[in-house]
Amino acid sequence: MSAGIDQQDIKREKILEAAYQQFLHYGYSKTTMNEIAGALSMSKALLYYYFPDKSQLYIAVTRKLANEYLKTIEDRISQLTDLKEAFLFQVNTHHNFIVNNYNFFDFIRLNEQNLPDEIWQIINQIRQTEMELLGNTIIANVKEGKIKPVDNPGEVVDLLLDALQGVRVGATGFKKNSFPKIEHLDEIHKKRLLLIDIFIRGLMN
Amino acid sequence: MSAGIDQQDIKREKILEAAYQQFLHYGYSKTTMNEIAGALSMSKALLYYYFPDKSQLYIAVTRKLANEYLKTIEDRISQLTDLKEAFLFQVNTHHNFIVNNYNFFDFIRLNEQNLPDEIWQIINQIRQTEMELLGNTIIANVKEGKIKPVDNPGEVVDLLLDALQGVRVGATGFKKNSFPKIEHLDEIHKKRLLLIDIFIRGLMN
DNA sequence: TATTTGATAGTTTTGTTAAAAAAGTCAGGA
DNA sequence: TCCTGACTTTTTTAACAAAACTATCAAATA
Repeated sequence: MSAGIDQQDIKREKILEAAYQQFLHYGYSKTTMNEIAGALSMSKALLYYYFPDKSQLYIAVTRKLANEYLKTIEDRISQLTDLKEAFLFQVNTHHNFIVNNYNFFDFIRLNEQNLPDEIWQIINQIRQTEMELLGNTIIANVKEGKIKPVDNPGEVVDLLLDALQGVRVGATGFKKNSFPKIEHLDEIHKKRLLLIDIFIRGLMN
Repeated sequence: MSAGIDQQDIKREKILEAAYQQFLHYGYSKTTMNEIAGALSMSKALLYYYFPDKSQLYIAVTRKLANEYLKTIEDRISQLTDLKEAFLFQVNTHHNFIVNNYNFFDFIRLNEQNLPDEIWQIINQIRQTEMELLGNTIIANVKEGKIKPVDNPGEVVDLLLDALQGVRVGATGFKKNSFPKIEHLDEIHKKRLLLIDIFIRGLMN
């Protein structure tokens, strides 16, 4: 007897939630399928009934997180008319997203060179949505005459997002790594606010 | 009988030059001390007479390269009064420096996380010199009223240099790595020019 | 039939050891 | 002081077994 598609979805959700907690706490490689199953009081084999393999489970959790992130910025940025406010919202939301899920992303940090396509799709999807949302805000601001005309709004947004990504900490004996340590995230965030300030000013009329 | 300090320096220079060529061609880990000695038709033991070990030899070559780079930008940027020209010169020189020595830096790319202190000192020295030179140019431009007053000129330069570092390529199915592939350097360079354009504009009165 | 599991098969990681290669040292020669 | 051949020590590589984990499946349950 079928428990129904609803029940199946609920169980899938429960698995995603438990997996998320484990990945967040221990990181990808240190959490085993047995542990996830144990946290749910179910057998490991059942996990494989709902998800094809461990990486697909991780990817599904990542996709869920990404969707939440996208919903947050879509809802808000589409409402904002002020370009600076829009970018500030992006940076702040992004900052919180990274801080709150820092350990979860160790998989991405460690496999930086050779990530599965699905992860890149998600990353690219986020970037593209940000480019569209913020690009539209730029277009609106150009029409209002607030900022000077721009050849390619998407290109400008992409450039600023890259530039923001490049911001690192440079304290005393500083060593710049590709992925910032968690203790540097706040300082980086501050610098990004300054960068937005100058960059947006550079776009204004 | 001493050959004199001059002769010793000349030999040291020859070793540095040969080592540079080997490192540039094969990268750090794939070049052996035997090969360097062989290229100079001298014994490996002699290398150890002039340099304490392989890493110190690599560091000495790096220091030499860094000094050439620094001399180039010091000579020019201290002459320039236009802020944008100054930053453009930095970016162009930096671009050439990376393109011309790409393979040489594989040591730095591969050991990104755990570089010897001496390498970081060199990196920091370059950054600090750039900050001073470009910071001075900013100060001069502020005095002339060309750009608006800035709280901390060094901070602004540091921010822009970080931002420039962050620029990456984003072609079709793009995968952003911490170190750009050599084939992407030209595209990155173009984007950096745009970033400078906007950023400098954001500083202007 | 849909869901679940214990048992088990297959794969990856980890640890061990030996051989090879390269780094690094040194007594002695010019 | 400058230089080398021979030597020692350290690092890298390869092979292989043990352990840990991923993934599968026949059978049980509901």
